[in-house]
Amino acid sequence: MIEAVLESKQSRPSFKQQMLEAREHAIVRAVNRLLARKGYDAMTVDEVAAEVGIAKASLYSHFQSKEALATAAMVAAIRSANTYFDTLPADADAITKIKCATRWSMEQAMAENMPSLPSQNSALRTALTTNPAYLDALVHMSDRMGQWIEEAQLAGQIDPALPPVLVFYTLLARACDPVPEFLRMTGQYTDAQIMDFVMHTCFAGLKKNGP
Amino acid sequence: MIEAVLESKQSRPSFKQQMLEAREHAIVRAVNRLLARKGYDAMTVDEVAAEVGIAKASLYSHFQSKEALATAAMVAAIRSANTYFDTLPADADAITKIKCATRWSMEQAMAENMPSLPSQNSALRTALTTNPAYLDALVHMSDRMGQWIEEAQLAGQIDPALPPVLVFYTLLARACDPVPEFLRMTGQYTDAQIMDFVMHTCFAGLKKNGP
DNA sequence: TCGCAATTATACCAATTAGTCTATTTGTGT
DNA sequence: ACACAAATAGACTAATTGGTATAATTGCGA
Repeated sequence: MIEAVLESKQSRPSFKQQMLEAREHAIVRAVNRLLARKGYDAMTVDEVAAEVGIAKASLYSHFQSKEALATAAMVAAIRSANTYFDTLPADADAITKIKCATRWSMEQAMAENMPSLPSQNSALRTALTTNPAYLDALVHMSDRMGQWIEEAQLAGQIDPALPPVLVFYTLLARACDPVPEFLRMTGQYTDAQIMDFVMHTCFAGLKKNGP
Repeated sequence: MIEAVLESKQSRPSFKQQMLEAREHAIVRAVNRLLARKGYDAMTVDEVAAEVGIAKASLYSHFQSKEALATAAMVAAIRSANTYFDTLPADADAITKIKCATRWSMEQAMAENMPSLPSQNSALRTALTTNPAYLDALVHMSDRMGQWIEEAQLAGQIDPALPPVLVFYTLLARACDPVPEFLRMTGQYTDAQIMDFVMHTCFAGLKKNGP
């Protein structure tokens, strides 16, 4: 009896909390989808509400602005990348981990789970670069990738003559590469083939390798 | 006397025509600059007028809509690419011509002369795909590049195992690659170095080549 | 100087959209 | 059944912006 009361008193807020978090998660996923599909400017808040299936007023009880919505989506995307990186076996080859990470981010982009940030929208850009959670997740990812890159260069798996920052940006850019979308439009290749192609051009380039 | 009159009667419209063309050229260049800097959605027509230094009404006497402005900029960009391609010596190596063309387009992008088309803005996209001048210029460029690509593959300068369309899109994507901008922000490299880097990763990939 | 055409500044309209507010409904615990 | 909190639909505001209309100004040829 007492336990039941206590439990109800304790679990009610926790239950509500869970509801809130689930809802926020659904919102972020919808924003990611729309952001991937249309970009920040073309995405309207009404669309987001419709996509989630809740009222616009409810959206604004979770996030205080459209910018906050997009920021949350970006943070979630980078966090999920870090979470994926954590699942890679620590003793694997650096180049293997790098390739897995690159392929994963391309898969996410193809599944419309990757918000491609606008090239130079100052409002959103500054919102992001002043957001501690975003910066923290970004630094975390960058550190981890930088480590792998230097390992791979030492092992001769990535060209040691290339500045690590060039390698990092080149890999990062695969997540917003227009080539997969273009290839998809031709209708000639499966998504798996397309990703193999882009992975190949990324690591081996266009020129003929080998003998 | 008669000649003078005739000349004046003939040259007046031609002179006006020249003025019109010069103005249109200035408009297109301004649009290209703004399109490269901010993208289609973030660019406002008032900004374009201010950038050109003319009244908005005058803009609309040249182009009937914002879409038409952007379309003209895209057409001009592709045309100028074709014009550049025409200057390459016909007897040069296919791979040399391809590399020159790729580097040129990257230079244009870095100089903000290359409007990077929006990922999926349906309005502009459909305006472009129904514009004969745009499609014509695009097909012209695509044909020329396709020819070079196949030549380079036959000569073993580009991996013959890669579908030509993949090679084409991969090269085309260099014109809207975010990597140069990212590298520029680090402030560690000159533009020439940056372009050498990206050219290298494009053709030779990230992996260590050679022995 | 006059007259005409082009250009400009500026006000304006209509549509879109971020964000707010309110009245109503829904659901949940007692 | 009742009360209360949460959520909703939808109207509304304010700002932006594409596009138009107008009246004044400029420039140029005769």
